[in-house]
Amino acid sequence: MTFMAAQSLPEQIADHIREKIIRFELKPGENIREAQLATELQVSRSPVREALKLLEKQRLVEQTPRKGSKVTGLSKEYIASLYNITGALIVLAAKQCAEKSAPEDLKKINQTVVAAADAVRRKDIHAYYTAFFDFSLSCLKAARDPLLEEMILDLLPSVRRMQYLTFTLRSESLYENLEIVKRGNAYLQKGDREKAVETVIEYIAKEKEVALKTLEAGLQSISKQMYEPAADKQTESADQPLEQRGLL
Amino acid sequence: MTFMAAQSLPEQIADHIREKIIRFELKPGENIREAQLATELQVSRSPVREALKLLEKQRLVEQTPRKGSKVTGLSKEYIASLYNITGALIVLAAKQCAEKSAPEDLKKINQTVVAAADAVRRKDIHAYYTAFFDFSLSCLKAARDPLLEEMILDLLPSVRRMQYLTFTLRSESLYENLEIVKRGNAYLQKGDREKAVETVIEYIAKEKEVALKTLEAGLQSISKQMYEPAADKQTESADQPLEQRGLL
DNA sequence: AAATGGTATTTTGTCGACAATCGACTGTTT
DNA sequence: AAACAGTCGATTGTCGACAAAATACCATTT
Repeated sequence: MTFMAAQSLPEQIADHIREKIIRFELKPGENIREAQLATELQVSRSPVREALKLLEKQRLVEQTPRKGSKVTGLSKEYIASLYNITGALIVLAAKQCAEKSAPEDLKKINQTVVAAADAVRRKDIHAYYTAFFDFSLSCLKAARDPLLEEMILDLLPSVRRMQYLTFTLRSESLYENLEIVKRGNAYLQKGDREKAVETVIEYIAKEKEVALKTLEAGLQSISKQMYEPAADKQTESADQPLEQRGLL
Repeated sequence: MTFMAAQSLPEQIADHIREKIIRFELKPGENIREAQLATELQVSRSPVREALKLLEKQRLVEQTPRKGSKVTGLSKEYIASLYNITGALIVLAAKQCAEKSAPEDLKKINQTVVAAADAVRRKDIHAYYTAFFDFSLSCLKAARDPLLEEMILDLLPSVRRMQYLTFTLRSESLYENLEIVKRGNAYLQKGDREKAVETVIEYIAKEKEVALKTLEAGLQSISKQMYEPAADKQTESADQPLEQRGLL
């Protein structure tokens, strides 16, 4: 048995807000008021502030001194960037995983793939996602690179927000998804690093496509203001006036 | 003229601590006490806490709930990881820079290279570093990817800490360094993306080598406790007992 | 002397109050 | 009516005090 340290109050608060952001209950670009959250959650502003800093590290909120926090906006460029970056890091992890994984790692990874296959057979979408998450995590662990692990884990919530958007599109292609995972795992178990990494690259490219397609076509009509709400009056007096706007 | 927003108090404090960490006045692994810093800087603990959160985002300090903050430790594995990750991101930036840079970007970049060459001719090391920094920043801007820019900029202080260590080794190879930059720039101006990116990869690999070599050989004897000081009593009760230790 | 248990001290976490800043509103002037 | 200045309300920033937790210390026991 391995014991978890109890979550601190700021972490719990961060969890709460994070979930709201991922589910678009807090919309991209929306302002976040500390006081409101504090009264809502029956705590003082201090832990809320800490929670927001945590979420900033995960790029789910953006803080501007003296102006407050807002939910990170979604734009085509931002999403492309997010997937490029996450992808580059995951590829790095995949390389190290393929290189350094011990027999017990491979065994663990294989188990998760079996579980995933089983979930698909039972058409249990939730179980599939759990298994897939375990699979990813096992690979990440096998890379034995704590810093890389942290950085990827930090970006994950932002990716999850996109996955929430693309959920309907994605759930149809579960089989396809599983096939890729199985193929990657096969290469990994066989010790064919090149092919394994290639498969990861292929997978990520696909994810990125789905995300961009969803944003462009699908949801634009459904709820336009969902991801470009604030329209922001652009009355910035200071500092790089144009460049930073991309991800608002 | 482009105006800068005045730095907030936490940012100023973060600057102060950051400099101390980079100069090894605060040693890797060393505990940071909020109260001490607060009295030292004549402020209350609140802005100090925010500053520490900022530094955590830059991976210069590690915070554990209820246990406080410590300066991120240096180990061979950690440094290798830092350079791998930063490298991967920079390569991404280089690709985008080579792809998307407009004529005015290229011109700006070229100017910085001229400045760098001039600095080397005058043997002005400081000017060279400024020019090189401008060069890097210009390339980064030319990539037009705010998220990527932020992530790289966040990692930069950690890299700078290493560069502080390797300064003596590095200053001898200024010419060599400049040559690579000139070569990369030439490819970039010519529009040869492949070669430009290759040059970046070569440069990063070299940096990583220097950093690792410095750590292994040179400074181990000079001031051993500089980067593995606390020896930590390993009396952790909870949570992944082994994995996380890599970067302490 | 080693291990255990309990107490004291130090350090981090949370709170409410106050100060400084920002943004919106309103009224004035041209 | 448009532009500007000044004022007011709302929001973030900073502070000092207190609560909770972790660590260090010491005594007691075996």
